[in-house]
Amino acid sequence: MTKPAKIIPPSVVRRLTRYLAHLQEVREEGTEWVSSQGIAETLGLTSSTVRQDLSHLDCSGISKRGYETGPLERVLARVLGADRAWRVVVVGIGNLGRALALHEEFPRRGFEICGVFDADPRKIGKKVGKLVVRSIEEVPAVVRAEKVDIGIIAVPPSAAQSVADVLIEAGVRGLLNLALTHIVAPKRVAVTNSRIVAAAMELTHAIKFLPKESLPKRKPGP
Amino acid sequence: MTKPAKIIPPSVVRRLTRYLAHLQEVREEGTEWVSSQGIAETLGLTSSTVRQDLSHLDCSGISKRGYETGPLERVLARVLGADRAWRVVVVGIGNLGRALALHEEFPRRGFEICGVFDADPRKIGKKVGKLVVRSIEEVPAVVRAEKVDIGIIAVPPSAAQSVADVLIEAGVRGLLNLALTHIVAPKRVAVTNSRIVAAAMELTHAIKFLPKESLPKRKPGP
DNA sequence: TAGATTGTTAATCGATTAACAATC
DNA sequence: TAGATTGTTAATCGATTAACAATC
Repeated sequence: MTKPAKIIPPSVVRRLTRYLAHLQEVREEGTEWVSSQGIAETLGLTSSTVRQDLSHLDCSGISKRGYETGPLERVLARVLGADRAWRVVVVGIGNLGRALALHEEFPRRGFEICGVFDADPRKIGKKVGKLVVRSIEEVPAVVRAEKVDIGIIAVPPSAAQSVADVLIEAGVRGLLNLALTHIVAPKRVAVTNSRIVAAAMELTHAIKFLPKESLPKRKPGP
Repeated sequence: MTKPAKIIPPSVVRRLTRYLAHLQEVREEGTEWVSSQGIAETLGLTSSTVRQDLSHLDCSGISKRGYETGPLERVLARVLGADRAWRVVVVGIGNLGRALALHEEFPRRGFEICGVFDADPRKIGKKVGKLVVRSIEEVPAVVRAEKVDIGIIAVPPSAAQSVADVLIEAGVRGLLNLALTHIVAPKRVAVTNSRIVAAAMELTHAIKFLPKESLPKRKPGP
């Protein structure tokens, strides 16, 4: 519907990431058109929500056919920043940090891991994939030299804010926080959180309050 | 404010996990009382939101002093299901699945990993911590024998739904989905998503639309 | 007591859904 | 053409914030 880039609400952005993933999937299968109804059904939404969301984008559908997958994917990729490479460092090489530094999905989606850091001297010098773990003290130099855009914070909660401060001071523009702690950053630095343990706790809450176990099915008596 | 357990909105549950983490932190430092204002400040919220959220809980504060950290932590733990152990299996032992199976934070918070599975024959038989990777075909037997509550889905998107179906059929009560795909489950099974790559894309979007780089500070001229 | 902080109600704000004219 | 689907407006729903009496 051809609207110029304006602020998109976070609730919408969250769904846009899912639309992009969906588009990439169906496009690989050769699908050329999708409808708001089709997207909604596979993603568990209403078609109204999908059309509202897409109306934030510079794209238009066609009555009776829907949206062309190619252009829609490109528009989504552009607005989400998935149309270019991003330079990333990972700070904190525990199990989680290591996994992220090695996660194949990141390079596939344009995130280039170009440095891994830890505070623990026993880890410094060890290899993670092709990268060597360096001291956190080297973060500023590397961020500047390698023009790093994003810092991933995978340290324990107690260290998260101080690591964030180092990354911010060094000049990153965004932080992906995996620690279960709130991080304070100036407005010029974007922060998103992805807390797996918190998600697990949301799940256990949901399980406790699940609708009563539906009774084992029985044919209703005559 | 002593309200009996009722349905708590998801937006509130998400914050409750943060309150619990915060409470545990400050309690370790010996703090015995917190105020809604105090919580709000350290978590980047308003005190009004905090009080509204806590009003869903069976707890009460005291004018002028706030909330006692001990009881509040216990109530939060109970409502979030953090007051008991949960049996968990991880399906998909790529980098991410492996990291989660080894993540120290899980056992510390009551999640007992009691099985790890993969479809790749080359991975089957390998060890992950103390556990041996088994074939996905063994999932139903293990889930039943070990009374598994929760399945963590760490497989590629294309396999996510079929793994979910196996877990559901085997009788898990909750799924933690790490795949970038929507998962369909019956109402009796809870699902939460934690998609790190999606969070990274939200971040790159935010970076692109960051408020204009504030100009280097200068004293305003006379 | 005076002042701070709760619990709760009412007001605002934002997000989702419904509805429908426009259109291919 | 008839029917399906968009784009958009209006209605509903839910979440956040403001305000304030109650109270310790």
